[in-house]
Amino acid sequence: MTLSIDQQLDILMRGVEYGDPQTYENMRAELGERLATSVRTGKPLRVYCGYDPTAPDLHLGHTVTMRKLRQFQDLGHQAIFLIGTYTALIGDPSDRDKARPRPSAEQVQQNARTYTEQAFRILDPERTEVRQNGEWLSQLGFEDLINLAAHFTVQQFLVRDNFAKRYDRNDPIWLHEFFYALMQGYDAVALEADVQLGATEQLFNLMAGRKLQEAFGQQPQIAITLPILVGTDGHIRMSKSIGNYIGISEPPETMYGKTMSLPDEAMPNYFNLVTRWPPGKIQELLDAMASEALHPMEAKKQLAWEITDIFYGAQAADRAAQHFSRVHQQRELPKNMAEFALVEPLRLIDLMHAAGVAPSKSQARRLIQQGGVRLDDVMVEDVDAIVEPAEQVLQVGKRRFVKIIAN
RNA sequence: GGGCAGAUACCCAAGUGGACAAAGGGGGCUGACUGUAAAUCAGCUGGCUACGCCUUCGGUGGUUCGAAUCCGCCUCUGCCCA
Repeated sequence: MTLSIDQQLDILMRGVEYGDPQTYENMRAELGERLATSVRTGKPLRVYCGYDPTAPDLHLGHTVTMRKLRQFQDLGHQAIFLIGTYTALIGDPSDRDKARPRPSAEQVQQNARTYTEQAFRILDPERTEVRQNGEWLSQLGFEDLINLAAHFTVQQFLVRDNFAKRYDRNDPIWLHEFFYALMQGYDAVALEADVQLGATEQLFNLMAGRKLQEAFGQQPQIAITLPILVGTDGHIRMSKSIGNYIGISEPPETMYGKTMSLPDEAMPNYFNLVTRWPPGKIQELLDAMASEALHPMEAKKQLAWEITDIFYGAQAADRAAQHFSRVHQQRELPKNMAEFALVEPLRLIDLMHAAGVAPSKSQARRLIQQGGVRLDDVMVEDVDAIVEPAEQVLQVGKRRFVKIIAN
């Protein structure tokens, strides 16, 4: 069964946003032509998206573009999972003023490894090429850089919203930040990409790729940008460094629980960007909630189940759902908890610190003072309490549990 | 290169010789309320061998009984001029 070009376009352009209807029309038309060429020549399109390995784990935010890559793959095209080893080394300056501690080359390589492993939880290995942009970016000389830079004006950069704001505020804008678009654009040249994916804020960089490809005598890539996934706070873009992320390698219970803790308003964003649901089903859910036929919590449970199912399968999703209703709704103990072996009596404060449920003993002390610590469901009131080595459950806050074992 | 203004805890931002572990806001955490959340309310938010002690206000060296606060040098940022 082969889909028509229009049917393919409907799938591939679903959810794509540019903030400008004309751009959408242009890109859709260009993609249509490119798909037609691909059919004619039998050559799959080369579709890439880049990810900077600044943290060890991929999170749901990364999967938005990865799922789009997967759609291209399912239609027979070649995905390129580009790891920004070179860009990561320089340190992503996009959130400005402090030279964030740059990861070492080893860290970057290690992150690149885990990225790759995790990537195949979404991508089809048969149609994926994994590349690192250090391959070509490290080879460029100063003259090459000048040639790349000569295609852009400073004004073009300064109209970008993020630069414009910082410029107005007199926040530093580092010269090398301008290189970012050049590097990313050159990736497209080096990969001879037909399509590049990115978040909407990346549009400028993707367009830089088009410009450079033309300069290098290539047909400019089609730029496909997808909305940004907000983090668990419901407002800010999901990011590891902000801490509002749901990692795709986190345990099912955590994945489910974190999803449930999303503010209701964030649900449509998630429905559209991280579920496999067809638009019809999403609309039904939204309508049902609007008419109060469906409780938002029930909708969110479906969302949490769906997300967990994507990464761990239905069984794990069921388990996570049970865990959630047990621990968070009925306030009972979880079925599985971390264990901590105790040999001799120990101050609770020291125990909490040692068991990793409090980052410092001072914090442990405060948690006790605030009534946030329970032993076998009895609130501890004595800051200097001693814990005897007997089997019991230590609970800190609502969701941290440790089973104490006598040893 | 010259002039001016800055650098404070996770972030923003007060403080300009002792009452400063450092106001206020954001964020985070705990508790109440809930639908798990959000919103709201209350508390907490450097560390420790803990009613006391130790470390922190860009770096360093001074002045002083005493410095985030004063002085010298250094590093970095912004603005104006060239």
